[in-house]
Amino acid sequence: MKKKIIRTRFAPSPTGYLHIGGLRTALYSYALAKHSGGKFYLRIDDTDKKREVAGAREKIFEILKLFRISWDEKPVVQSERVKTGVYERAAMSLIRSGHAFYCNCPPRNVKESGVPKVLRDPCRNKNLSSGAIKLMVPEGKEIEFYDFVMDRKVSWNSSEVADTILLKSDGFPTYHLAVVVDDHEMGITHVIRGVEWLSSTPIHLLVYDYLGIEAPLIGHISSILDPSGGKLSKRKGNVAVEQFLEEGYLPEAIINFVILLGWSPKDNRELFTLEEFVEAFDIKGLQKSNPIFNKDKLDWFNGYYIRKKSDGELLHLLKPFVTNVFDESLMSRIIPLVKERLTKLSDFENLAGFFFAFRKPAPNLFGKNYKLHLQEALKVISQLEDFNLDSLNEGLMRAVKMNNFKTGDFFMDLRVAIAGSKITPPINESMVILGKEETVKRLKYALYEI
RNA sequence: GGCCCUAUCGUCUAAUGGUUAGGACGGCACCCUUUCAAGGUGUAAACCCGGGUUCGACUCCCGGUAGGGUCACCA
Repeated sequence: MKKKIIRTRFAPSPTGYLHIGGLRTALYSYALAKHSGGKFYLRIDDTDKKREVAGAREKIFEILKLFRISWDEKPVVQSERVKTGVYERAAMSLIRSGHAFYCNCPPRNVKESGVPKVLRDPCRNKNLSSGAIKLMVPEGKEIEFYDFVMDRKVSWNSSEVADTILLKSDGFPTYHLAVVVDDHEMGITHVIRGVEWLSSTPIHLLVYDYLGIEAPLIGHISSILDPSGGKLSKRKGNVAVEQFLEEGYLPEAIINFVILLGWSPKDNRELFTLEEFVEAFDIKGLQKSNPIFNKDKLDWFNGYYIRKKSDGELLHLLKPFVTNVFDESLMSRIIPLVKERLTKLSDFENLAGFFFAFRKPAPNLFGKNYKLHLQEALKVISQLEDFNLDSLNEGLMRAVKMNNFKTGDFFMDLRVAIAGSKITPPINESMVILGKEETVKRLKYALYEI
């Protein structure tokens, strides 16, 4: 028995940046196909020229590539297919078979609230010969399909379904027509889409039926919710994948986090690369309820993946996040010190900025005996012939003991004087990197000029 | 509001009629430690409510409640 190869697609609209939820949909679709050696396609659903954003399409390609989600063949672009007349022909055939009609009503004003919903369009019986083409929805028909993600049947009575525009008067199809025509022509076997599409599924089912073509399996995945409630949206915070990248989140972390937002394996595993995810993917692991986007775990993943990076890789990754002159040898000495302290790459500046430029310590950060502490430290350091970690450790500790200082207090004052902060990488190591001259300079400043 | 979907710790989730309801993030405590981290150990923390079905329900059915979605010549 020859098993039908699985063919899925991701079909974003180039209306802005790639949404975190879009990435997740792409990931699940990709994994569904690739898990069994199937095909994954990309389609650009750009049938609304008014909402299209220049460059958005390329941006989407770029980000998918960055995440190593690769697609088979070249992307299908709907606006290009409009010229071939496929959509128009499909719409015309529905007119001919009596399942669609022309309508020349003015577009409804969405902003006008309280406009009663019109299920049955007045134009359906007017026999017009131009205008937009609408689906002629039958009365009292049960429409049912099996949702392969929710693993259940969902049904509607067609009397609840509105006559819906399929072909706009500008000749462009709406999503409802284009999705049916294209998924069919692309040979898509499984459609994974957000649950927000569930209520328009009966429209698509009707169109499939009237066009005489078989519908693919359709499955609706949960939508990601904002911690404050409602769908994750631009207004409420970060939703663009690109934005997370700019903030210093690693693709590995984003992908791992997103994979687990609504999917889990049976064995409770949490760490996944793309390949491991594809390998482990099982449609049964998809969650039906909507997850809340809680950044805590993303932060943890990010720190984890940063720690897993080699120093060399980090050197490369950190480059865009360093505003000072990028000194490779200096950087490679700093990186081991900050590596396990970074949650995001963008934390680097705050944590290690004092290596590049002196940060004046706020006087209130110092302890009671700071002058004493710094004096002794300065004495030890300036006498040090060989300024290295061992000699520094040894000399400073001896001073602590001889003067009966409290170790923590002593080093805290040193820390503040050198880095201008109570939170720093290991301070002796840091001073070695800064060098004797700079260290002495900073100690003197704290001692005499504050 | 009509229609549709969903419901396990704070969050992401495991469990597919019989478990001390498991894991992860976060929290807390302790260890390590010259700060902060990282690491280690431990700990608190959940089956939305009400009816059924069943010898037995987190698991199945019904109702309620709550959350979400959708009702454009947008996708």
